[in-house]
Amino acid sequence: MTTCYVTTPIYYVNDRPHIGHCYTTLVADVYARFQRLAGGADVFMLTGTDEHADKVVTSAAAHGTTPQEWADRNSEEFRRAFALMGVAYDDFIRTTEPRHKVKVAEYISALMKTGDIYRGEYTGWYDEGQEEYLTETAAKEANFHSPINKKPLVRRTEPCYFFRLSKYQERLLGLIASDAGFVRPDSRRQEVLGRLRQGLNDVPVSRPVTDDPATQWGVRIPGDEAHRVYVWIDALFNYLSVVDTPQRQRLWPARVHFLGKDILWFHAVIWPALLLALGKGLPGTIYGHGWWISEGEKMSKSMGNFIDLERLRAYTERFGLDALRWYLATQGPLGGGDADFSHAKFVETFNADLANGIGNATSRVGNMIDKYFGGVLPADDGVALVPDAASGFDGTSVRGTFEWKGLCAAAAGRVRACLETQDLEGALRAGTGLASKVDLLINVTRPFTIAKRADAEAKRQLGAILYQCAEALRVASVLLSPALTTGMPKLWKTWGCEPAAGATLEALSAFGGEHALMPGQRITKGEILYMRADAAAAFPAAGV
RNA sequence: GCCGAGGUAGCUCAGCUGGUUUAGAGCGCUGGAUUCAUAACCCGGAGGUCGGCGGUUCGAGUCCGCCCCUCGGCACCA
Repeated sequence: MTTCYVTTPIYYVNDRPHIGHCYTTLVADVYARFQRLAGGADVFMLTGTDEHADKVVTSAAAHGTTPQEWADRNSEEFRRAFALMGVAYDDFIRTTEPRHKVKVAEYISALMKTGDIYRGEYTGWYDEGQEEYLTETAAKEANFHSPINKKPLVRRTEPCYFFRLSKYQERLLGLIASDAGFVRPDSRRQEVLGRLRQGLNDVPVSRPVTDDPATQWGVRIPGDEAHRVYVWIDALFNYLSVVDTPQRQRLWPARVHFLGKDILWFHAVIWPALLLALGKGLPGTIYGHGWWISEGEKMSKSMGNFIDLERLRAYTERFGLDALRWYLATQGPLGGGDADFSHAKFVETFNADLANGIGNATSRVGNMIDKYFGGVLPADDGVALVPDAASGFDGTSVRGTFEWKGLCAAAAGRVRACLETQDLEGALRAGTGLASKVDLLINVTRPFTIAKRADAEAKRQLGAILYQCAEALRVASVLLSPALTTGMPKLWKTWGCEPAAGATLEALSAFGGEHALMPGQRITKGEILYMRADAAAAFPAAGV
């Protein structure tokens, strides 16, 4: 069985969870759910927290607690955030866990053995007051004086461990240039290629351990207690450390790493180089998505317009979790640019796709089955369907135009194709497309008009139409379920069509196939799945 | 400064290696039709000099040059 290992970055535990963290994690979740739905692969989704930064120690001290307790507390916030988003991860890694730290030390040792990590010297501009180095640029801008206490910076050299990144330049260049899917989206791939061509320097992978407690946090360089693994390197290894066990080895290499564009360089260049050095397989895709902006403005703490957890929670409470997941998944910055989180657009999207789309379609079909057949699903006996004269139908035959077996198979095919490129919106459109088609069939055949006739032929037509509508919507609901984790299960319950576990995408979406709705089964009307929202209604949390 | 992406209907965007005649989709807006449904669904419309100028060509959003604008990356980020 093939595997599909999906990851999010591990999040900096000093941050408060916000839309950025939630978005990346949701994308991974929807993608993983789609893959589980697709069947045939062993899907595993990982997220977690990055806890070895110096600031974790200082923040903990500032809050009168220990680094570990501080990390425990904040890591829990991320779990809560992802629970709010309805994310179903398979594991949650924390870099302070022994299972991770042990592996990091092993990897570093292995790389020291091969010479890919070597002891060298770092020279830079040191601010003695702040006990930190400034970058060449920052030092120059400060006129080589401390920006804090104004004392002159000193040129300082100290031992440091480096990773021989330069050695992998050509291989990485060849890899990224030849494999269009390795770094996505393509605009990011171009950026990486451009920067790669400018050359690579070896990168420091350690930082010194001093008397300062903040420097004593993290993983030590094996065999040299005076140095610890630079937190970024420590963090990158999480993807491997979690599955580097006898039971989980099969999961490597990862199918896709989802991350924000800010950390693309580490993931697209340094990480693959580390893996090459370790002799490990390379991930299939490094996906660097863009940012969310808020109501057209860049989000910033100073502006106070950050879309935080409270704001997201307000959206789920007002419009439902599905509404939020749908908006993020279909309108998000998965492509090259950034995306705008705007209240008006949120409501428009919710109304157009969920309320007026799948929600309304299931409502009208469920209602007609209830009204005309007492809630018992009729059969399609193959009777000829006649278009209503007033509908303006211009096809040659109704059954030819609404050839559901083919339409549903095509929809499933489209989902699979979209998954190849992590195109979540495209995959979800396969489902909304089917729902739209159902609306069309109703308009063309007008079952509510046929229902006014008393003859047997009318009853047969009515049954055929409604069966087709219901069964097509069943397929649509399956295809939409990776995003709509609340509403679709609700529908399945009232319609009695919970998808069988373990079935493949093709089997579940086969119209009239083995998982089809059965004539004679109960179709309960059920409650309205997505109530249309008023875009003009005040929404305090949106700041409008 | 260097590298890259992009500027197409109110909004978000499709338009691959130039020629399916009057440049498309979705949403929004508007007119109509309809009532099974959540004022939903369906049909039609509104007409955007395809950033600007010049060029190549029988013919260019689609190629070339210059210019304007937006955005992203980089400037050895210990």
